[in-house]
Amino acid sequence: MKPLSIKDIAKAANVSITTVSFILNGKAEKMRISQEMITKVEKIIKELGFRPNQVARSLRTGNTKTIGLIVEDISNPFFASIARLIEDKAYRHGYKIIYSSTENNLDKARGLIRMFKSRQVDGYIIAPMTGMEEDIRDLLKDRTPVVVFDRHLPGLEVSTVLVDNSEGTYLATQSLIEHGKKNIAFVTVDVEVEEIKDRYAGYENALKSKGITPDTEICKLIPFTNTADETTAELIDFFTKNPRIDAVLFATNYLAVRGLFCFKEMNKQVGEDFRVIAFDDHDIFKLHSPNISAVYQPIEDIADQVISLILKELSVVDVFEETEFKQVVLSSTLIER
Amino acid sequence: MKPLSIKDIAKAANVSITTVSFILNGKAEKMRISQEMITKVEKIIKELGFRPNQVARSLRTGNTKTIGLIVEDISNPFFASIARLIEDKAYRHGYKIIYSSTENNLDKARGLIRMFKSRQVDGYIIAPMTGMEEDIRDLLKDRTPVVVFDRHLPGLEVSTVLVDNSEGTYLATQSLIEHGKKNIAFVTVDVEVEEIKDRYAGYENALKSKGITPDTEICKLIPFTNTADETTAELIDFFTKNPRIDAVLFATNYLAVRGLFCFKEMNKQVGEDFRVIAFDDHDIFKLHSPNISAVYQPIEDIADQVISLILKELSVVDVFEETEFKQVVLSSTLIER
DNA sequence: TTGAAAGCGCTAACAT
DNA sequence: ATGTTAGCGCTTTCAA
Repeated sequence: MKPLSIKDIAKAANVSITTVSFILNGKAEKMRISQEMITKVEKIIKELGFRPNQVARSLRTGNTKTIGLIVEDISNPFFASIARLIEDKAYRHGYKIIYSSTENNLDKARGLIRMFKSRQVDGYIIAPMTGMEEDIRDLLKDRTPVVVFDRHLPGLEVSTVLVDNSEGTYLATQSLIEHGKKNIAFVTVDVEVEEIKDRYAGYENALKSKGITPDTEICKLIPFTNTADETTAELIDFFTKNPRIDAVLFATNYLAVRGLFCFKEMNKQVGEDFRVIAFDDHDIFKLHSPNISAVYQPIEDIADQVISLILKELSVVDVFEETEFKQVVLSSTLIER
Repeated sequence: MKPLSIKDIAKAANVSITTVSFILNGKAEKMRISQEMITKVEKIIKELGFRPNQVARSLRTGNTKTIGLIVEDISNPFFASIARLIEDKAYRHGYKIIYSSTENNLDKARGLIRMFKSRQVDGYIIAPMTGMEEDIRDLLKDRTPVVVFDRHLPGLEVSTVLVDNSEGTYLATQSLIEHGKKNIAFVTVDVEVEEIKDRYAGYENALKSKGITPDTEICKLIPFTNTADETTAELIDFFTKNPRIDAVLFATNYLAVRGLFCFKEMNKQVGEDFRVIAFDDHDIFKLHSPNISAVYQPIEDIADQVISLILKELSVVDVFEETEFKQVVLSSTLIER
């Protein structure tokens, strides 16, 4: 039960494999193969259910029609949604996605790039982490299309899709101040990436613009490696020790979820007296009583931009054409609830 | 800047490509290649950073070390979590995952199998839908490893990992009855698959065992194709028209989430007087006030079983050995909150 | 103990 | 307008 090959089709149609190959690749016209021959061969292909071996094709042509997707954790709703949209759009252009989660582990991330490279993926979509600069630069040096999103690596010239992180936290902080809040806490994660720093910057700038001095005491840094329970415990400790806090801005949605667990356990009422805003939206926030406001990242736009950038780079035929890197910054918006 | 090939290594080491190949594949010992040669070649490989071209290797050996994962929607938290765990475990065994979402579209699903086939994936992990029976049977006929999970197709002999759906809804319904509920509604989706039917069966059986006659009037079928808003609207209508309902069992977690939105909008207090249980857990249920009980599906167990089944089938060397299909049914448990 | 060479299935330059 | 054939990078049989 060996699968059919192009040879079998050629034999069945009494033509050479070249003819079959041309027809398969839509080059029949250009090669002026007769219409009746085309029809005949196509009929046989359909009847026998022949599908060309993509691996052989890849070896020959050098492209695999595969895009490698590297994110921190594919089960994170933000990445899962993006993955879904990217998959969908890539699929329509004949590309498949191979994904992998870095677990925020640099060694694993770099290993993934090498592994994808040995599998000859045509392009990379990466939510990068600090330390991957050199690896990405190597890819670019080989003229491999790379699009980076969600995070930005300073000094790395590559096509990038980001949301304006500082804008989001600026708006959120401003809104809290306008609600009369005086002691606005900022809960963030200890990952050293620009986006997280930017989120802090937006918070800080909004405070300063209103003449408030940022108070590091009510700025809480949560280790990325924490388990959910550890985070909840740390937050309980933090809010217990700082009862003057009258509003919180969480730098990520999963931290905000932990925060809500924490307030629940503390019997701390969220509401007008104690406002909470999360960065990145989540169904939970809409359902929570009272509603939790959130900074919304335009997921569909992000996916759209990412995929159209990568497809554009993938379609560049002229290898000598200088690729220009495109930076896309999307607005985040504050959803007041 | 052409990537290195095994030829370059052979040249650099002044040996034949055969020798390099044997060393690369750990067959050096068996071939009694001298230790110093091995060390020397390995050193060169490392120095030059050579990585064998996996595509060429695949063409030659016939296996791609790739597993195709087909689910309804990779962004659904249930599938996203499974995808993450499967990816992780597959990775440790040298396998990569290519995924695709069927969107519950039969044509797309069948197309995906064909596409994966042309990409020579070594095995398939599928959360199937009705109509795929023949395609899966074709794969099995070609002795391709397939593991099916989450859903079961009657009459299809294939390794399967399921949770005991009827057990979950039986336990949930029983618990509601024990809380004195008399009019227990069942909200489900109109997808014609065994698992969904089983969930209804568990509900029905629990009622009957307590001498209650199931009342179709308070059993609500929601179209799968509904948007979130449409579902919420239908639910509001349903609960408004049936005020006697004193408890609800939702057949899926996303329906339960819609239900919570609906109750919120209706200002209907969930609690002792109106109990809600969801099938499949979700962070939202833990955070909701009051807490929502849920039937928990052991995600990690599912992923474990799926991956160990597929790896076992993948490792079967003797093609003539009759494969035996293994059916794994995992218990679901009721988490009372 | 190592090397030469066939061949996996396909594409495309070249030949006819 | 269609056929012949080299070769993509690798594994593996067979020969030396």
